[in-house]
Amino acid sequence: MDIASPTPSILARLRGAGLRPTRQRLALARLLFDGAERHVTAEQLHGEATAASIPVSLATVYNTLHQFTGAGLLREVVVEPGRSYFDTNIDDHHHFFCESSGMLQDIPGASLSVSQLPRAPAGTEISRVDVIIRVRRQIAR
Amino acid sequence: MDIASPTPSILARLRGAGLRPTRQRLALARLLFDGAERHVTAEQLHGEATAASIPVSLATVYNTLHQFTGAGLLREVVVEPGRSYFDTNIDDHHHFFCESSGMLQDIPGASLSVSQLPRAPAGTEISRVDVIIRVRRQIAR
DNA sequence: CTTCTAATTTAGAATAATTCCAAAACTGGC
DNA sequence: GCCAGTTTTGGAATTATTCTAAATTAGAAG
Repeated sequence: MDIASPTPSILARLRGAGLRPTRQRLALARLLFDGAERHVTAEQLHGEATAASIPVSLATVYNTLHQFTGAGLLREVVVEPGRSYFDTNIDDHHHFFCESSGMLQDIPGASLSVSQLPRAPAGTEISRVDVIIRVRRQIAR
Repeated sequence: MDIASPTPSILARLRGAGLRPTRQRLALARLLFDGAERHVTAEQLHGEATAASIPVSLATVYNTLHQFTGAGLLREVVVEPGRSYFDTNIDDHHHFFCESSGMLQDIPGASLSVSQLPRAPAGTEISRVDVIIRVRRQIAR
């Protein structure tokens, strides 16, 4: 298996986040960030790593996803009870979630706006505003 | 234990939803709808029932919460992976979710507005728009 | 008031996603 | 290379939830 020549930017991203560029973190980061933006579950990513002959335990996949999320490299999206998605797109944006198929789809931040945001409860500050537009397959007609 | 004289409106609500007013459904409905609006988990509700000497199994609590949700008597709110809240407020509204404490708080529908809603993906229709304002306890300063 | 049938409830086992654990392997500095 | 502190690991443990088959119950009918 080829683990040489990590994309420089990926190495830099890990370093910048204060995460040691270990073999498994580099491999997972490459799987996550080298393609188009997307939403993955821990199981999925673990499956991809295995398929790519990158031996990494599921526990490490979970650890890594949470570390990346904590470092701002990923965003966790919660739309279904009992399953977490991790979004490689960390720009300001929202989501469509199809209840029929389970598909998640990004909505660019600019194409939707939330106004008249109420004040956060006393003693708290806003960390993020999530808008989830739940859709379902259209009933035949 | 007193299970007589269910609030008429509760009986009517169950009937209207096509749900037989069984002892456990009536009791749970009373726990859910007889007080102020709130957010409960299955475990919590089961605990309340037990505390009120209403013998009902956890499985029934889950069944009932889902039936009520399907009938539009409750709304499921998903904010944390691995835990579902059920909201007794079914009016148009949104939520504050405190990541530090796990507290959920309603935001009346009118005090926030989402505009420029993008078109739903082809073949789907919008079932609901959820806005979750995530807050966290303010850092001391 | 009984009887019957289908709907409902139940305890407990089963499942699924995730976290925990202590031991083994690795990383980076010297 | 050697060490100390990080990481990774397999497997057990945990948590929330769902499933299952048997027992109970509600409501209709007689």
